[in-house]
Amino acid sequence: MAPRPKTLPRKAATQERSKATVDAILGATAKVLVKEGYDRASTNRIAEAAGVSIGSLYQYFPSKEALVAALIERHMDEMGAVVRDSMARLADAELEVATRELVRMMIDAHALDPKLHKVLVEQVPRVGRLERIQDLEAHAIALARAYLEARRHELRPKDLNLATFVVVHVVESVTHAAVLRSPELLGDALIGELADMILRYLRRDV
Amino acid sequence: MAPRPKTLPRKAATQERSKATVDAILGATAKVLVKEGYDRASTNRIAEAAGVSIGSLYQYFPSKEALVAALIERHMDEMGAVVRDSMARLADAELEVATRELVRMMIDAHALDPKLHKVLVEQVPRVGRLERIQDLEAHAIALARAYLEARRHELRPKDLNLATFVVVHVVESVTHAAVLRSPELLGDALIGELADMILRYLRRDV
Amino acid sequence: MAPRPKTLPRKAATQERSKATVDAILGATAKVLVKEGYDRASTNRIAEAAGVSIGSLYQYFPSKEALVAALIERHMDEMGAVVRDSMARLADAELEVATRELVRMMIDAHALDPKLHKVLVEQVPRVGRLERIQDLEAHAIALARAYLEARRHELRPKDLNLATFVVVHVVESVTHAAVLRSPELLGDALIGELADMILRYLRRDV
Amino acid sequence: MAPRPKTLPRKAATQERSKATVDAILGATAKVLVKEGYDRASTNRIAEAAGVSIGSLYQYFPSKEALVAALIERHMDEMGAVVRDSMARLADAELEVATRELVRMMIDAHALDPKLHKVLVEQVPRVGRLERIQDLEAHAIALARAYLEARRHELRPKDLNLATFVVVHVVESVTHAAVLRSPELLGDALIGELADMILRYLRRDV
DNA sequence: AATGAATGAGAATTCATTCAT
DNA sequence: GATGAATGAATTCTCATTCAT
Repeated sequence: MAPRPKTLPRKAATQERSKATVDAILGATAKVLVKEGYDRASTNRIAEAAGVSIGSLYQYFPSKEALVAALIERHMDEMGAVVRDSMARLADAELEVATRELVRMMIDAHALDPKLHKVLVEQVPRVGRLERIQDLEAHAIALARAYLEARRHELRPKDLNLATFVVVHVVESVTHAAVLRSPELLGDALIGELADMILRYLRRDV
Repeated sequence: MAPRPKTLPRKAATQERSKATVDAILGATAKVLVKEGYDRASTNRIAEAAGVSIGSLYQYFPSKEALVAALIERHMDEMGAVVRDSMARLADAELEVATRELVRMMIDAHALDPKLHKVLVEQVPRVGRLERIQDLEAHAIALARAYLEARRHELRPKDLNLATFVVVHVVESVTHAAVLRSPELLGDALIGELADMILRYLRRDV
Repeated sequence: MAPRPKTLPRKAATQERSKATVDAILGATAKVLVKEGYDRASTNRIAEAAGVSIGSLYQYFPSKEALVAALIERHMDEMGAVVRDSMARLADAELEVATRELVRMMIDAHALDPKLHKVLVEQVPRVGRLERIQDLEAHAIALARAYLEARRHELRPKDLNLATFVVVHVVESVTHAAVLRSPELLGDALIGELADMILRYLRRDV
Repeated sequence: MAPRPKTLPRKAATQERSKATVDAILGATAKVLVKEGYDRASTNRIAEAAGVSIGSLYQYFPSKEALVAALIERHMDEMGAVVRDSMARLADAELEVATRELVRMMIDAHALDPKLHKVLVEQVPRVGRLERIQDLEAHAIALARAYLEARRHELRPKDLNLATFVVVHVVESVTHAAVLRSPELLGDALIGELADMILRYLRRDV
């Protein structure tokens, strides 16, 4: 129906404008979610916070669920980037260094936007395609598993699957709990204790 | 005041009727919460599932929040009973035994009604007096702290506060994650690994 | 079914007890109505305030409307008594005395329970048999009319029907307004002005 | 902000549509209030009578109270216009003319929509910002007070504050009573009697 | 594409009234 | 007669979503 814009720049401009709108909407979603909680975060409120009409919001996201899913996607991509970066850098590091960095990295990842993380994890219904969280975890486990495999000779545990699960979940769970509930504990002392624990668990007895 | 009925049976009957209604409502709340999720769990649906009129529900619980709070209270009482029983029994046990039992107990506690636990923890907004979860945790930490204090001479970590936090959260967090997300991992192997990890962390080097 | 009480005293006692219950309920109705307003005055709240079960309330009053109607009846009886007493005493009084007393009496009548009067007049829906207020007014008009008729030779207005309407409503309306909205104005000054006005209106010019 | 539509017609159309909806809702509110009384006037019934969805009603009026308040505002604006117009015209009129016109005007003002006026005055709870009625009265009293002050030399009463209160309330109260309860009495005869009464009260004896 | 007015199903909650005990 | 648990229709209000302009 409507003729396409004739100039390439214009098109690009339009695309950029779309991108800006999408970003504004996602940003507003995060803001409202954190400020009001999931239940009080209505699409109308989000549209208003984004400075966009409710009609435009639905132009870009066909439902509230899609909107929240996109936000989760974005948040998980950001956390995932931190995780992948760190793991890539540590692939050749020595066990002790790698362990300490793993713990620190997990804290960093959770610290990206802890309030949003909390709402996403605690309040958003786990329905539809909102399962990205699991994916990230699976990925991290796979990477950790490969790392441990390569150093099997240094390690005490026989069942590396189980050991990996335990290590990754210990770090993830405790970090998660600390970030959400006792942020005052975050610091080098906690990192040290967790790393100690893991190293003592992993290292072959001498 | 209104005169009390004179016969015990009659009074008991009345009380029992009320109690049965309250139990039916709480039971239905748990059921609907698990089946439909927090958002879709309307008070009308709950009343219907309880085989009770919506009016009766509001006779006993002045708001939806109060209803969920009561359910949390009940659930936490049940978990708390498991925790307290076990901890009392372990107060004099040797470190290794106590550790293994701690892990097993935590799994048992989470296994009481894992699906309900999951909904309660993941979806229910943390408002009002829904903070019972923290209380339970604080209580467990205090007990564990006292236990470790009594055995300080056997232990390696200097800062017992931090060590207690780490131990309790490792057990709680990993158990939680396993129960909710990877129930197939639950078993003696996991208990063994966790206990090993903790013991290696706690024990003074020989 | 149930055998009637055999002794007369007992029956009387019962009747008295009934009367006390009815009074308690009506008193509680007035209290709750004044405190909470008509809309928030639920039958359950009233029963509770009366120290009586909701079932008992419905034993004596078949509906909320009947309950409020009975309260209006009682209140109007009280106001009516004041009006009738005064009017009987004034039947033979001289015009000036009668006028001043009429004004004072009307203020007294409204002052019996001004807050209840206000709620009854301003908030209670005028449905069913709640029309007692009109009756009282009609009665007062008839008495006043008769009084003026007997003194027609002293009076200026020709149409005594109209004159009576005006006089009674002037007194009633201004009193009502003053009691409900400007109680600080009530006093001898106001009485004097109103009486002056009426006397100047009624008296034949000399 | 969102860019404004460029054509005036389009913009006007949008505004008109909103305005029409608001008007329809207020009109329906008046209608339902008169027909059903305050208690039975539910927001759903009003929306239906307005031919508008309940959602639209709440888009414009955030609560039932706000809705009724807006209707009161509208009604009082209409009455206020009548009062102000008339009083402005009478500012320089002679006492007798002014008095007769005051009475006639008050009847006109009450006759604008007597049934609505009755419901608003008799049934609507006096809460929130529904106090416009008092304002109107205060305004009228101030105007009347100024008028009497300017003619003080013609007048008998010493205390003009009290005299103004009495005059305004006599007119207002009797008019109110006549319009609501005895509309058949409204007419030149009543106006004449009231004006006579007031003039005899106000005029200095000759 | 954008706008925002309109929609209406559905949610929480209240309250007059009934009735088994 | 008294009790108070139970009832459920009705009410206020929210919010995801649609669609005419």
